[in-house]
Amino acid sequence: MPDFLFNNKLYYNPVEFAMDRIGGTWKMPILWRLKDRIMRYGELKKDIPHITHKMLTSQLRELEEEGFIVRKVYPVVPPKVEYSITERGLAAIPIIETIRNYGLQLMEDFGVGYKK
Amino acid sequence: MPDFLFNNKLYYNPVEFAMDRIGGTWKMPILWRLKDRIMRYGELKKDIPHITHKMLTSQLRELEEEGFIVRKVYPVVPPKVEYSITERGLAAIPIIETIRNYGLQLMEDFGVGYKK
DNA sequence: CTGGATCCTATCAGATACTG
DNA sequence: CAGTATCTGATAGGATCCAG
Repeated sequence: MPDFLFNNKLYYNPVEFAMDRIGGTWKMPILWRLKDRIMRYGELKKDIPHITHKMLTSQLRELEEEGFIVRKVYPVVPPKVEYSITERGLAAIPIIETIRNYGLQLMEDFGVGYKK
Repeated sequence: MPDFLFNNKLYYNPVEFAMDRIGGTWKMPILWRLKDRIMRYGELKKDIPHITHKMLTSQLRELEEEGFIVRKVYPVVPPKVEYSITERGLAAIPIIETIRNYGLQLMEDFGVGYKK
Protein backbone atom coordinates (compact mmCIF):
# COMPACT_ATOMS: atom_id res chain seq x y z
CA MET A 1 0.00 0.00 0.00
CA PRO A 2 1.78 3.11 -1.20
CA ASP A 3 1.47 6.57 0.32
CA PHE A 4 -1.00 9.00 -1.13
CA LEU A 5 -1.95 12.65 -0.91
CA PHE A 6 -5.27 14.23 0.00
CA ASN A 7 -5.67 17.95 0.53
CA ASN A 8 -1.91 18.33 0.54
CA LYS A 9 -1.56 15.94 3.44
CA LEU A 10 0.44 12.74 3.16
CA TYR A 11 -1.25 9.53 4.29
CA TYR A 12 0.47 6.20 4.87
CA ASN A 13 -2.55 3.88 4.78
CA PRO A 14 -6.36 3.75 4.49
CA VAL A 15 -6.85 3.50 8.26
CA GLU A 16 -5.16 6.82 8.74
CA PHE A 17 -7.33 8.33 6.02
CA ALA A 18 -10.52 7.07 7.63
CA MET A 19 -9.55 8.24 11.11
CA ASP A 20 -8.70 11.68 9.76
CA ARG A 21 -12.26 11.97 8.43
CA ILE A 22 -14.30 10.59 11.32
CA GLY A 23 -11.77 10.25 14.15
CA GLY A 24 -10.89 12.58 16.97
CA THR A 25 -12.82 12.98 20.19
CA TRP A 26 -16.02 14.46 18.80
CA LYS A 27 -16.87 13.46 15.25
CA MET A 28 -18.26 10.03 16.05
CA PRO A 29 -20.42 11.30 18.94
CA ILE A 30 -21.84 13.95 16.60
CA LEU A 31 -22.55 11.56 13.73
CA TRP A 32 -24.05 9.08 16.15
CA ARG A 33 -26.60 11.60 17.38
CA LEU A 34 -27.56 12.65 13.88
CA LYS A 35 -27.98 9.11 12.62
CA ASP A 36 -31.74 9.06 12.95
CA ARG A 37 -32.84 12.63 13.39
CA ILE A 38 -32.21 16.24 12.47
CA MET A 39 -30.86 18.31 15.33
CA ARG A 40 -30.31 21.98 16.04
CA TYR A 41 -27.01 23.35 17.24
CA GLY A 42 -28.27 23.88 20.78
CA GLU A 43 -29.67 20.37 20.98
CA LEU A 44 -26.34 18.85 20.03
CA LYS A 45 -24.60 21.09 22.52
CA LYS A 46 -26.89 19.95 25.31
CA ASP A 47 -26.79 16.31 24.27
CA ILE A 48 -23.04 15.82 24.01
CA PRO A 49 -21.47 16.02 27.47
CA HIS A 50 -18.23 17.99 27.90
CA ILE A 51 -18.05 19.32 24.35
CA THR A 52 -17.12 22.96 24.18
CA HIS A 53 -18.77 25.53 21.97
CA LYS A 54 -15.60 25.90 19.94
CA MET A 55 -15.12 22.19 19.35
CA LEU A 56 -18.74 21.59 18.41
CA THR A 57 -18.61 24.41 15.87
CA SER A 58 -15.31 23.40 14.33
CA GLN A 59 -16.17 19.71 14.12
CA LEU A 60 -19.55 20.48 12.54
CA ARG A 61 -17.75 22.62 9.96
CA GLU A 62 -15.32 19.88 9.07
CA LEU A 63 -18.01 17.21 8.84
CA GLU A 64 -19.98 19.51 6.59
CA GLU A 65 -17.04 20.37 4.34
CA GLU A 66 -16.33 16.69 3.82
CA GLY A 67 -19.93 15.80 3.11
CA PHE A 68 -20.86 13.77 6.19
CA ILE A 69 -23.54 16.18 7.34
CA VAL A 70 -25.62 19.04 5.90
CA ARG A 71 -26.17 22.42 7.52
CA LYS A 72 -29.42 24.25 6.95
CA VAL A 73 -29.79 27.85 8.10
CA TYR A 74 -33.20 29.46 8.63
CA PRO A 75 -33.00 33.24 8.18
CA VAL A 76 -34.94 34.12 11.32
CA VAL A 77 -34.23 35.84 14.62
CA PRO A 78 -33.05 34.32 16.79
CA PRO A 79 -31.02 32.17 14.39
CA LYS A 80 -32.08 28.60 13.76
CA VAL A 81 -29.68 26.08 12.27
CA GLU A 82 -30.37 22.42 11.66
CA TYR A 83 -27.89 19.64 11.05
CA SER A 84 -28.69 16.38 9.30
CA ILE A 85 -26.69 13.36 8.21
CA THR A 86 -25.92 12.49 4.58
CA GLU A 87 -25.53 9.17 2.77
CA ARG A 88 -21.81 9.42 3.35
CA GLY A 89 -22.39 10.05 7.03
CA LEU A 90 -24.77 7.11 7.30
CA ALA A 91 -22.13 4.85 5.80
CA ALA A 92 -19.94 5.60 8.80
CA ILE A 93 -22.51 4.49 11.37
CA PRO A 94 -21.86 0.73 11.15
CA ILE A 95 -18.14 1.39 11.56
CA ILE A 96 -18.75 3.50 14.65
CA GLU A 97 -20.91 0.72 16.01
CA THR A 98 -18.19 -1.84 15.39
CA ILE A 99 -15.54 0.24 17.12
CA ARG A 100 -17.91 0.98 19.96
CA ASN A 101 -18.62 -2.72 20.54
CA TYR A 102 -14.93 -3.48 20.43
CA GLY A 103 -14.38 -0.70 22.98
CA LEU A 104 -16.97 -2.23 25.32
CA GLN A 105 -15.32 -5.61 24.96
CA LEU A 106 -11.90 -4.10 25.69
CA MET A 107 -13.27 -2.31 28.75
CA GLU A 108 -14.55 -5.56 30.11
CA ASP A 109 -11.25 -7.25 29.29
CA PHE A 110 -9.44 -4.51 31.22
CA GLY A 111 -11.96 -4.61 34.04
CA VAL A 112 -12.88 -0.96 33.65
CA GLY A 113 -15.60 0.24 35.99
CA TYR A 114 -17.80 3.27 35.78
CA LYS A 115 -17.23 6.45 37.74
CA LYS A 116 -19.97 6.90 40.33
CA MET B 1 -23.29 5.87 28.71
CA PRO B 2 -21.67 7.54 31.69
CA ASP B 3 -18.08 8.70 31.91
CA PHE B 4 -15.46 6.43 33.41
CA LEU B 5 -11.89 6.51 34.58
CA PHE B 6 -8.94 4.39 33.46
CA ASN B 7 -5.37 5.08 34.57
CA ASN B 8 -6.49 8.42 35.96
CA LYS B 9 -7.77 9.52 32.59
CA LEU B 10 -11.40 10.43 32.03
CA TYR B 11 -13.16 8.78 29.07
CA TYR B 12 -16.51 9.82 27.64
CA ASN B 13 -17.39 6.68 25.68
CA PRO B 14 -16.12 3.22 24.61
CA VAL B 15 -14.95 4.46 21.22
CA GLU B 16 -12.57 6.86 22.89
CA PHE B 17 -11.30 4.08 25.13
CA ALA B 18 -10.63 1.78 22.18
CA MET B 19 -8.88 4.46 20.16
CA ASP B 20 -6.67 5.31 23.10
CA ARG B 21 -5.48 1.69 23.17
CA ILE B 22 -4.94 0.94 19.49
CA GLY B 23 -5.30 4.35 17.81
CA GLY B 24 -2.70 6.90 16.84
CA THR B 25 -0.57 6.78 13.73
CA TRP B 26 1.48 3.69 14.50
CA LYS B 27 -0.21 1.11 16.70
CA MET B 28 -2.40 -0.45 14.03
CA PRO B 29 0.46 -0.75 11.52
CA ILE B 30 2.53 -2.48 14.20
CA LEU B 31 -0.19 -4.91 15.27
CA TRP B 32 -0.98 -5.62 11.66
CA ARG B 33 2.56 -6.76 10.94
CA LEU B 34 2.71 -8.96 14.01
CA LYS B 35 -0.61 -10.62 13.28
CA ASP B 36 0.90 -13.75 11.78
CA ARG B 37 4.55 -13.73 12.67
CA ILE B 38 7.12 -12.85 15.29
CA MET B 39 9.33 -9.94 14.29
CA ARG B 40 12.51 -8.37 15.55
CA TYR B 41 12.85 -4.68 16.26
CA GLY B 42 14.94 -4.07 13.16
CA GLU B 43 12.49 -5.92 10.94
CA LEU B 44 9.61 -3.80 12.12
CA LYS B 45 11.70 -0.68 11.66
CA LYS B 46 12.50 -1.65 8.06
CA ASP B 47 8.98 -2.80 7.30
CA ILE B 48 7.03 0.23 8.50
CA PRO B 49 7.72 3.19 6.22
CA HIS B 50 8.33 6.59 7.82
CA ILE B 51 8.29 5.41 11.42
CA THR B 52 11.06 6.88 13.54
CA HIS B 53 13.15 5.08 16.09
CA LYS B 54 11.53 7.00 18.91
CA MET B 55 7.98 6.32 17.84
CA LEU B 56 8.57 2.63 17.18
CA THR B 57 10.13 2.20 20.60
CA SER B 58 7.49 4.15 22.50
CA GLN B 59 4.56 2.52 20.72
CA LEU B 60 6.01 -0.96 21.28
CA ARG B 61 6.34 -0.13 24.98
CA GLU B 62 2.74 1.00 25.27
CA LEU B 63 1.38 -1.99 23.35
CA GLU B 64 3.41 -4.25 25.62
CA GLU B 65 2.30 -2.53 28.83
CA GLU B 66 -1.32 -2.93 27.84
CA GLY B 67 -0.95 -6.56 26.84
CA PHE B 68 -1.35 -6.39 23.06
CA ILE B 69 2.14 -7.70 22.34
CA VAL B 70 4.91 -9.55 24.15
CA ARG B 71 8.58 -8.63 24.16
CA LYS B 72 11.20 -11.35 24.38
CA VAL B 73 14.83 -10.43 24.96
CA TYR B 74 17.68 -12.80 24.09
CA PRO B 75 20.72 -12.11 26.29
CA VAL B 76 23.24 -12.10 23.47
CA VAL B 77 25.55 -9.60 21.84
CA PRO B 78 24.52 -7.87 19.77
CA PRO B 79 21.07 -7.73 21.40
CA LYS B 80 18.19 -9.65 19.86
CA VAL B 81 14.61 -8.77 20.73
CA GLU B 82 11.50 -10.39 19.34
CA TYR B 83 7.97 -9.05 19.41
CA SER B 84 4.88 -11.22 19.12
CA ILE B 85 1.15 -10.61 19.32
CA THR B 86 -1.07 -11.79 22.19
CA GLU B 87 -4.69 -12.96 22.32
CA ARG B 88 -5.70 -9.42 23.15
CA GLY B 89 -3.74 -8.12 20.19
CA LEU B 90 -5.28 -10.69 17.87
CA ALA B 91 -8.74 -9.55 18.94
CA ALA B 92 -7.94 -6.13 17.49
CA ILE B 93 -7.08 -7.45 14.03
CA PRO B 94 -10.67 -7.79 12.72
CA ILE B 95 -11.38 -4.23 13.88
CA ILE B 96 -8.33 -2.93 12.08
CA GLU B 97 -9.46 -4.80 8.98
CA THR B 98 -12.94 -3.27 9.21
CA ILE B 99 -11.58 0.25 9.54
CA ARG B 100 -9.13 -0.37 6.76
CA ASN B 101 -11.86 -1.52 4.39
CA TYR B 102 -13.97 1.46 5.31
CA GLY B 103 -10.97 3.70 4.63
CA LEU B 104 -10.54 2.18 1.17
CA GLN B 105 -14.22 2.72 0.46
CA LEU B 106 -13.98 6.33 1.63
CA MET B 107 -10.94 6.92 -0.53
CA GLU B 108 -12.82 5.71 -3.56
CA ASP B 109 -15.80 7.84 -2.57
CA PHE B 110 -13.51 10.87 -2.33
CA GLY B 111 -11.71 9.97 -5.54
CA VAL B 112 -8.33 9.75 -3.87
CA GLY B 113 -5.49 8.66 -6.13
CA TYR B 114 -2.11 7.30 -5.28
CA LYS B 115 1.07 9.31 -5.30
CA LYS B 116 3.42 8.02 -7.98
C1' DC C 1 21.26 -4.26 17.43
C1' DT C 2 18.25 -2.19 20.45
C1' DG C 3 17.00 1.36 23.53
C1' DG C 4 16.87 5.57 26.20
C1' DA C 5 17.09 10.73 26.87
C1' DT C 6 16.85 15.50 25.30
C1' DC C 7 15.36 19.20 22.71
C1' DC C 8 12.32 21.32 19.54
C1' DT C 9 8.05 22.15 16.74
C1' DA C 10 3.32 21.79 15.07
C1' DT C 11 -1.12 20.84 16.08
C1' DC C 12 -5.07 20.12 19.20
C1' DA C 13 -8.16 21.67 22.29
C1' DG C 14 -9.95 24.49 26.42
C1' DA C 15 -11.29 29.15 28.27
C1' DT C 16 -12.92 33.42 27.43
C1' DA C 17 -14.68 37.45 25.24
C1' DC C 18 -17.21 39.55 21.51
C1' DT C 19 -21.00 39.70 17.56
C1' DG C 20 -25.57 40.00 14.76
C1' DC D 1 -29.27 31.12 19.24
C1' DA D 2 -25.42 30.39 16.71
C1' DG D 3 -20.92 31.70 15.38
C1' DT D 4 -16.12 33.94 15.41
C1' DA D 5 -11.55 35.34 17.27
C1' DT D 6 -7.69 35.19 20.44
C1' DC D 7 -4.85 33.42 23.89
C1' DT D 8 -2.69 29.65 26.14
C1' DG D 9 -1.55 25.04 27.87
C1' DA D 10 -1.13 20.12 26.67
C1' DT D 11 0.29 16.58 23.70
C1' DA D 12 2.25 14.06 19.53
C1' DG D 13 5.87 13.40 16.99
C1' DG D 14 10.58 14.34 14.65
C1' DA D 15 15.78 14.90 14.92
C1' DT D 16 19.73 13.94 17.27
C1' DC D 17 22.99 12.15 20.57
C1' DC D 18 24.65 8.70 23.87
C1' DA D 19 24.82 3.70 25.91
C1' DG D 20 25.19 -1.46 26.78
